Amino acid sequence: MNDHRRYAHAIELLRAAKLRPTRQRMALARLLFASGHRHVTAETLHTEALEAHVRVSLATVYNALHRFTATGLLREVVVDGQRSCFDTNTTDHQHFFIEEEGQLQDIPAANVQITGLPTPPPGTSIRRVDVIVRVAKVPG
Amino acid sequence: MNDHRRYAHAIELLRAAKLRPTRQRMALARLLFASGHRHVTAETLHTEALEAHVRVSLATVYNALHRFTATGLLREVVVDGQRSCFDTNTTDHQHFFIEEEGQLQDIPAANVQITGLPTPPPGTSIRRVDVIVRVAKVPG
DNA sequence: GTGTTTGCAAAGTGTTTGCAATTTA
DNA sequence: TAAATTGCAAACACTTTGCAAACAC
Repeated sequence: MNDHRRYAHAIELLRAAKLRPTRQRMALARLLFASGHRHVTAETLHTEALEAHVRVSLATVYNALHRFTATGLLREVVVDGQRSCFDTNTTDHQHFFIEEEGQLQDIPAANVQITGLPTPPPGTSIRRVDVIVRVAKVPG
Repeated sequence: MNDHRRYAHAIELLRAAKLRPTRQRMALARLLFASGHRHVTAETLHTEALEAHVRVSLATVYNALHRFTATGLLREVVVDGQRSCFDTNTTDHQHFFIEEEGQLQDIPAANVQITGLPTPPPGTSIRRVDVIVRVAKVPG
């Protein structure tokens, strides 16, 4: 994706989400949605922005990640209690989590079938089923 | 379970885990493993201990929870980025998570079948598959 | 006695917040 | 110009750590 397309794509996403296309949000959206799907934390995205010479505060990165999540541009993935992880793939899918690296990898939902779930507790309904396949590196 | 059995059970668990049965660990083990399975956070267990007139510091509760987890007496469940949750049920099973309450509920593994998982990333092997069924309260 | 565990208070980590200054529509 | 957004620094919630005193074996 070239610069112009990236820009057009970013502004379109922000418009659709009814978020003002500020310089900071545009830059973050371009980093996030340039190509392919990504998993980021506030810290990694902030670092990436600074490396791309985008002046943006960490607080604004947090703010943007939450707004993007609230408007469906991102999805939050809970894998460890330490840091929040955000995924640009908002479609139904699951994750591998490589413990040593703290790295996520998507598993297409099409592959995975979950059967035999009991009915949810009385007075509740299922909002989402999260599957985290925790993997560890093996010698060799 | 009566007091004597609770005591015997706790000391047996600690011995098996090769942890010294200190007053604090004994008290926490009795609270945790008295009957049925439980989900606790450091905070809830600490509060419970104080209510039972057991003098124990929060730091020691954290310490105990981690030692218990490392020795297989407990299992950690990652459901939200805020706090660590520990489960006395260390057998293979899954969870309902009631979002409004932050409450966990076990799903027996026997029920649940997961099929179609792709092979794990090269050089890794599956350590565990965590399923969190996130449910929300519905009106009525 | 020797090594382990505890408790405290301090430090640490990741995240949120209050608010004045800036930017967007 | 009215409303939204930013950046900073302070506050926050949860967790870990350093270390002297207490404890278990």
